Amino acid sequence: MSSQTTAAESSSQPRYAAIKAHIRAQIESGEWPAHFRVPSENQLAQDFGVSRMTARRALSELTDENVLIRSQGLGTFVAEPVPAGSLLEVRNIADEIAARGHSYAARILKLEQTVAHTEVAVALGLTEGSVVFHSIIVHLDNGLPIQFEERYTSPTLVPEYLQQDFTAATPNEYLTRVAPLTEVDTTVEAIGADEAVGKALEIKAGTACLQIWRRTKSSAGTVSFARLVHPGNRYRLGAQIRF
Amino acid sequence: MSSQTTAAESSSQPRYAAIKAHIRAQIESGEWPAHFRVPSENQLAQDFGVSRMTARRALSELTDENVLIRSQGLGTFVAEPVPAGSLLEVRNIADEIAARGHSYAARILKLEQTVAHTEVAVALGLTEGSVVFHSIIVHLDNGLPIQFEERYTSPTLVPEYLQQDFTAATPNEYLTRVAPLTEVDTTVEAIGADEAVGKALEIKAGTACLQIWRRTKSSAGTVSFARLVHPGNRYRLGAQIRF
DNA sequence: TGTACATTCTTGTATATACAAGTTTGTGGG
DNA sequence: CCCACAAACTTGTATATACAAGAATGTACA
Repeated sequence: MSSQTTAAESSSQPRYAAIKAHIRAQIESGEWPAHFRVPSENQLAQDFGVSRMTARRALSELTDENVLIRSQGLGTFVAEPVPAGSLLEVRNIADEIAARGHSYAARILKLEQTVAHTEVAVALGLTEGSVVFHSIIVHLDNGLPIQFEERYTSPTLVPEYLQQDFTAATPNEYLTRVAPLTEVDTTVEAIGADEAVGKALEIKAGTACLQIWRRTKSSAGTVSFARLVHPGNRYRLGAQIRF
Repeated sequence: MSSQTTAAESSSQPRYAAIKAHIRAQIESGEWPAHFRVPSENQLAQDFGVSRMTARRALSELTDENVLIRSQGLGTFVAEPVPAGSLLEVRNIADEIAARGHSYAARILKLEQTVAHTEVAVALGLTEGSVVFHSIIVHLDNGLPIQFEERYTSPTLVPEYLQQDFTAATPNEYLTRVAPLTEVDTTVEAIGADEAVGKALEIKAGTACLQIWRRTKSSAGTVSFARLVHPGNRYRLGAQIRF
């Protein structure tokens, strides 16, 4: 078949690239706004004179790039642009979400007592094997997971931790209310989501995320040690830092 | 054909997932170290009793997840694990790379005089339309792009900027040597790479990156305004922040 | 009226096949 | 010894086809 060769001759780039470019152009020009339903795989295949699998590839790659959202049985839609916002100063992500006019919800994956392994013990200033509270919570913005929070909390400083209803108030909010925090130690890094995080945040493993390690201290000692993971594609998170 | 149904019955997950899991397991167990050559598409297809396209899909997805690296004609290889390192304090990325025992190189994409548009003018404390120096440099770690640096520099405070050889010393290094910096204002965010950055960093558009805006000031005023973009998958970059 | 079901869309998975294109290796010929 | 070229790999692109599975819509029947 010479159709393949023809495409290569005319532009020296794969055919699916042309479809991607076309879709991008439509979105950038404002022709296709957010939530706009893009033509189906079959329609695009027909329009561009390619097979369904080629059109599908263009749609799939744009989905990976967070330009489109697909769902089986429904169709393919233009994704909402990622909002910008501050991050590291955020004390209560529920407020942050409410401030955007979105609905907040939480999914509690774990809330239990366990024993501290080395890393956690060091961070909390406890001896290895001490009892600690361990919680894993996923925070949702309009139903979409935007923060994975894994937290280890000192049972001596916050004894009532496990009795809290964290669907109402976030752990961070609760801690700032209960213990007067004097210091927050934060580390930021960019990582690829591991399997567990990917599953919880409903993103593909390997999707790059912003990971924040936060150690909150009160005058009595280290209260809590948290790992916060944000999918880089759902939120654009900023942080002002001064040296 | 019932083979498809059989797979669905046994695990209710697609067949390529099994191949992905297998490869992941081999890598995690240490059986397949970094740079190990993974079986070819045809080999995997035969081993798992699937078609080449299905095996290919597994390899492609793992490549997107930065677990594997592929190159046409050569084969598929286990990717090097992303190194961890500090970031925001880094003054000279060339030193940082040398400290890892890697080779440093720079690609100068732009080094010229231009006029400041609004955003840049505000950041540098100049009037709109003023002359500024504009440079775009890609920093390479062992030949692999790991930082995209776009910088606007004040010509009154650093008049010799354009005459520098930035393959020898980085702009940041040069600036700290020339102007005594009193303050550094940094903003961090996670973004998806745009087309220009993607091309420069040799990553797919949409790949999440750590983006850093940095405004360096001396006693005389704002010296430079830089935008640094790191591919989240090549480097694991950390930053210690204290509140 | 309303529920159950078939139809018809959509995207998702899987195969078989073909050729393009990049890399290495082996084989001759000069 | 070295160069040229063919062969044998690799991954990359593209097609045609089939069926699975999710979601909406219309239709027939109770």
